[in-house]
Amino acid sequence: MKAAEKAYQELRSSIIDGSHPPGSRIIEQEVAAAAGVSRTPVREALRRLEAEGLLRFVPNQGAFVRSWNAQDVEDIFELRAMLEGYAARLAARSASDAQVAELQSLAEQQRDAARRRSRGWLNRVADLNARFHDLLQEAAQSERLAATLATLSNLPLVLQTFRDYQDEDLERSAHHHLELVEAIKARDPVWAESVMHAHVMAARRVFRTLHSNGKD
Amino acid sequence: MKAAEKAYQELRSSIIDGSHPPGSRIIEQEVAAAAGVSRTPVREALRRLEAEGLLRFVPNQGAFVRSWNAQDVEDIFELRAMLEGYAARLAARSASDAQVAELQSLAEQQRDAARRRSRGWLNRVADLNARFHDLLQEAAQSERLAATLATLSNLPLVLQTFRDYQDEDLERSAHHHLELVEAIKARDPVWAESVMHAHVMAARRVFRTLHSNGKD
DNA sequence: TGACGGTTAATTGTATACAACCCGGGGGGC
DNA sequence: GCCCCCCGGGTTGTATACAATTAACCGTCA
Repeated sequence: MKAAEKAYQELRSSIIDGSHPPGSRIIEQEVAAAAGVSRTPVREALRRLEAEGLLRFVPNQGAFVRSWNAQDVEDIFELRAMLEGYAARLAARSASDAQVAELQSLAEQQRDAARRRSRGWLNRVADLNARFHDLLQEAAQSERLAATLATLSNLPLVLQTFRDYQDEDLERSAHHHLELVEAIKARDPVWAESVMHAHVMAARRVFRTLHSNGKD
Repeated sequence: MKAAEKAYQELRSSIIDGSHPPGSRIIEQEVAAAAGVSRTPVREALRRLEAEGLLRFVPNQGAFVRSWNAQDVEDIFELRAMLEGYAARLAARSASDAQVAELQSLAEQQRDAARRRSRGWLNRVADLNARFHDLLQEAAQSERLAATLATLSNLPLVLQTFRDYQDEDLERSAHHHLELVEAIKARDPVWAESVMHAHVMAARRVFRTLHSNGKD
């Protein structure tokens, strides 16, 4: 793997897993040492992460892990609802039969994993969920859309919310995915978009109730 | 100005004005020489432009000016319609009185400039249009939204379409802006969003008719 | 004691040097 | 004559050295 890519991956995952909490400062030298590369590729990785909205640059002070307020959270979910909805719309038009089958398989696996609750089920469900959304974006066949969505869907905010789902939330999520597959099978763009919109709005609701009576 | 910023500005404008046509390769050394800086800040500028969707990187081959197909164009307008619509929605909620007044002023100036056709009116209209959209985004008060929209609104595609507007298109554009101001004054988010959506859809129509019976 | 200023250490920003890699041209083999 | 391989120029990718800027510490003075 290229040095810049390595630095990017390492820093990114350490932001997402919380090793670098929001607001904390990123020292180029430390990242470089951790990844075993020089500062040059690290700086490129930092710029990429800035573009993705994970970092914030202050001139002559470097990079800080981006934090979000209530408005940011609202925006992120609102934008995701629109963009993932659009992705679903496109997928309903142009997904291949193989992709539809794969989507159905992922949705069914997710439903079963959430029901069975065998060891490590939570990580498994989160992984299946991520793969479902990724595959849907791929089926939408829009580089521009994928690039835009990447900056909204790969946030700690989004990736970790899953861990706080209640039983009914998990069930609803699985149902949404299954319904989406049906809508795509039926080649019904409007139906697909509507389901996806509801899917994200439901996720926003979970997040809101979690963070309204709590910290910050 | 910082070297990286300088390189970014120079390269960016030379892409937008067509000096570097779509598909052409960008040589780091040339950009560095043109901007009077070294290759290091140039590489950062290239990464930024990649994140904004103006460039495409091929490993070990460097950067190429991004080109678009019909699907890309559709996506860009579709995404802009959704996102700028959302911006209008937010602006209707939280624009200050001063911002509303400024928006109105800009819209009226644009209308008058398009009517009078005094010297340099086209550039003037394009500038007023850009300032209107920028101010609207500012009034929306969403960093995340602004960042996402920046990668969609600052494309050659969008910025140059204006030059091809017919009289009726220019008039409609000015009317949309004036109506938007009314909707925001009335603090009516749904109205504002609808008008903006129509505004972008109208722009898409102009672009479609221009490029359907022509090149690529 | 508290505020101000200078000095220094740490960090970012930039330039330069070097290594890795790609691509095209020329020569040799079949 | 055609194909393959090797090599050299050019470009990207990375490391290191140096300049510019910041922030903090410490001492001095009111």
